[in-house]
Amino acid sequence: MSKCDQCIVRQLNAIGELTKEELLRISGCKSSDIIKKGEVLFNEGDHINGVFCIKDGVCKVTKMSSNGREQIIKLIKKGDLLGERSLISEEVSNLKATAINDMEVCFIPKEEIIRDLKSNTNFTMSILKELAVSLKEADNVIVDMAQKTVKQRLAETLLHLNKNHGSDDLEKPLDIQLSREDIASIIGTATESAIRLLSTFKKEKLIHLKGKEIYILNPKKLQHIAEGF
Amino acid sequence: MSKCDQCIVRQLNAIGELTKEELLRISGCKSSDIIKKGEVLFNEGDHINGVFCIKDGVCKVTKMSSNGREQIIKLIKKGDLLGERSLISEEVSNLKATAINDMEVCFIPKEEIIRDLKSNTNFTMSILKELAVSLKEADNVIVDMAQKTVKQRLAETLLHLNKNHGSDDLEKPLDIQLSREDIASIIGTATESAIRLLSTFKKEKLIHLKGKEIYILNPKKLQHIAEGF
DNA sequence: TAAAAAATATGACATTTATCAGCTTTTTTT
DNA sequence: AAAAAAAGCTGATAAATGTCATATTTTTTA
Repeated sequence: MSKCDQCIVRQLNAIGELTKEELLRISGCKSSDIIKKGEVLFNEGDHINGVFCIKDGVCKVTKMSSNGREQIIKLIKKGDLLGERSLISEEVSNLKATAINDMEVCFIPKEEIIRDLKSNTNFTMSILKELAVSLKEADNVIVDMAQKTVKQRLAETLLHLNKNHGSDDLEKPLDIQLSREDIASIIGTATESAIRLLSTFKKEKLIHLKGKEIYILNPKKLQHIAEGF
Repeated sequence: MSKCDQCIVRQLNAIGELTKEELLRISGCKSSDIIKKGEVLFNEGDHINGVFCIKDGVCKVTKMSSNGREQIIKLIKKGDLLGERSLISEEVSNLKATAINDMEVCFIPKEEIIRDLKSNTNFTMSILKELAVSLKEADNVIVDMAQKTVKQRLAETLLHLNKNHGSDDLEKPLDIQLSREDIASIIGTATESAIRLLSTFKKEKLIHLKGKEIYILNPKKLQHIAEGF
């Protein structure tokens, strides 16, 4: 069993606020898992009973609408925590999480997190701050969904992916492979519409497509489009 | 200056978790204000430097999109706290708050809240829970905005208003008066589209309109529409 | 109270987006 | 490697929604 106090990922989230002793305790009770691409970490309505700490890989967090279509709410990557919200509000999960590629995750049981939340103020404040940031981001998504066109949202999404999953090298593709259906599900449109607009962007040399690989060629122009020009 | 420990509103939010001593201290440093309809509590980009506790009235919390249109993110009413998110993430406000009708609010300075957050675990956990609930609600809004039609969203919004601002008496109108523009800004559509759909709902006897007063006549059917039928 | 301004309402039309159908390419299975 | 399945792509068309123009009603101001 790997030790949390030697894990680099810890520095990327609230776990980094735990003391050496607390980390040692967590190390002893956490489990490590390999999740294969396409596997489901948890479903809507599941009792999660703990928090996932993502060591590697990406998963999509989705919610089914009453129309029967899945909406991707966000992408979770290395260093992120997953499941804190449900744990805190003591409810079953309102979301579903599915691996986009092979993942390495640790799972920390609920009681251990609660224990530290009650005793370690720095940890609690850090979790609080993470939720506050998530809430701000959610507000931004609401405005975009409500006010922007599909084209604007696609441009926005591509920039977002470039920021969070892009390599430093402009010659390299995004470090995440999404299906066209996934992309459509992020921007909230029909798969065909997403494909059509990707083709348009490609023709306009804003991006380059090679199968599922996406190269961001002109982020400046994409930004311009995202803002409504 | 009114005393927090005698305020009923306190029971409706995290302030209720404060001890008698803490409440007494807060009473001494808070300010009470009357905000007239249409007045702005704070703007996007403002340093709020504290938390508003809503004693009475309703305000809309909005964000301007890059397209230049304001989107209503949520409505805040009696008993709600306002401004905690920005306080926690130590940022300027990402949102603007405007009174929908005359309001009575208390303002508690940042330092006092931070002090209690650091010393009173129950208070912190309660704030944490409030943020967690807000985040879940935001996720729901994202899915609705992304996947539902304007008609579905209007039905949803009317039910939401009925739940949060409806009187028990079915014969009475909603206890909140929004302009058509505000309604459009909640569901994320053009004012004309909102007006048109309201007229349709009226013709179908789902609602009754009398100026700005809205009577919800058939919540069951509205629910049906909201779900896509 | 009259005049002006703002909000509400509706029609005509343009634009955006979804849906359906059919085809091609890629991936998976046998 | 061949067959089957899934994913990707494109065109045609329908449906939803936005925009503009204009009339009416309500509210505010003078």
